[in-house]
Amino acid sequence: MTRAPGHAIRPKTFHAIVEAAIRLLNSNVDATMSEVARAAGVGRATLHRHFRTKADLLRAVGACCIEEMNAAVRAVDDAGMPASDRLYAMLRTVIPLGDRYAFLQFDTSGDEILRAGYQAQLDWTTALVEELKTEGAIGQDVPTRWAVAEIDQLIWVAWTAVSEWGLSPDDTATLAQRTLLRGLGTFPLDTGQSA
Amino acid sequence: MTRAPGHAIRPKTFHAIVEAAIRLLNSNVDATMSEVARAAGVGRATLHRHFRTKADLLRAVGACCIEEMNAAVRAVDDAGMPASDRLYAMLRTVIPLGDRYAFLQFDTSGDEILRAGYQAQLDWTTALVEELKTEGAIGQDVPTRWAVAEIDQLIWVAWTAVSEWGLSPDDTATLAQRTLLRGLGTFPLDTGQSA
DNA sequence: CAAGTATGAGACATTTGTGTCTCATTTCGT
DNA sequence: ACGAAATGAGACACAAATGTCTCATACTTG
Repeated sequence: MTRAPGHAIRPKTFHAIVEAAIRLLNSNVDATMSEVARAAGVGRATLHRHFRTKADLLRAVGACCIEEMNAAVRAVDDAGMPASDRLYAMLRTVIPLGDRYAFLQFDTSGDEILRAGYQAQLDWTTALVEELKTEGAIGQDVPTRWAVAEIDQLIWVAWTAVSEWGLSPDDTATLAQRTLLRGLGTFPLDTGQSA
Repeated sequence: MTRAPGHAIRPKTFHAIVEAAIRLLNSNVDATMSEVARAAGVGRATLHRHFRTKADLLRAVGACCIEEMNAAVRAVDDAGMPASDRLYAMLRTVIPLGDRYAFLQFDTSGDEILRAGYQAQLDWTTALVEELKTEGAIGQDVPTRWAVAEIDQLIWVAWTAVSEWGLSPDDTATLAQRTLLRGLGTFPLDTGQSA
């Protein structure tokens, strides 16, 4: 990214910086370069040596996180599965990762690379929604963008449920999927048990 | 709030500052005091005279907005109505107001007054959810907090739909209510018209 | 109209974060 | 172990934002 010629970075240093930045950014989006350096146990000069500006650091860390997240989804995704199962698999995978990636929500840099990574997520979700529509799990009358946006938001709600309310990732993913596809209402068809 | 003794504020000045702050904060959460003053057509000294610190300004503006929002909901709320109608009324009212109040989403001040105002909203929504549960519109098995959080988030999704995608507030509120209570899925009971 | 007072303009000190640079020290590869 | 190179510590310049203050001007009220 911003490699000075004659200044390679040691993997250990790089890792320490990125991990510290992620940890710090999730507790305070406005973390300073000094704070990141201190948290990484690294000199401020070293930090600036490898990420010349703060924008460079945020871009690198953000891109790294988005890529991780996309990779995690790809790892559990199987185009052969029913779309509703793919939805569940994605939710189950992504929800517990919120602790690590929550700061991405507040990115206002407008950086092109982050934008592209986020767009890749949206594209994936869009394709999934289209498939859910084909399967009849989502109504044809629902605007695809609407469904995509709701899925996106619900991930954060679910993450809150896990991290702050102590719900299990399994239960939460199930609840999220149910909420998305069938809403919060009772199920009149199931057994007639509901009022 | 931060009235110096012997320095009353002219209503026009106060109004100009608050409106400029709202407008500016919605396009950039990190707007500076100078920018607010300039946008308000007011001297920087005057701004500081009435809101000594930036925190004072944000608190005042935020509290003002939350109060406006709560008042708008109260104005269309009728405890005698069915809860699902009250939900719709709230959504229909709040969604178009997003342009004005979106910046509140990004408040990280942790201010007590804002916290209290936001809590009041949550309390209102919580009571509504309880009622929806009683009516059977929301399943007893759904955690109330979950429902409240989803309603909260969906308002922002809906606001995006109106402001960026050009959906009508009526359609969007209907879509939001349907999404909440019955999900994005097709309606097997309705008429069989859906695929 | 006249007095009182809110306002505008701008200077000022302070603080905080950023980014650069140097040099001694430590670490790593050969 | 030796030499190259990455690192740490700290000084430095710089920019931007905050908050204070003064004084002349414009407005409002009685």
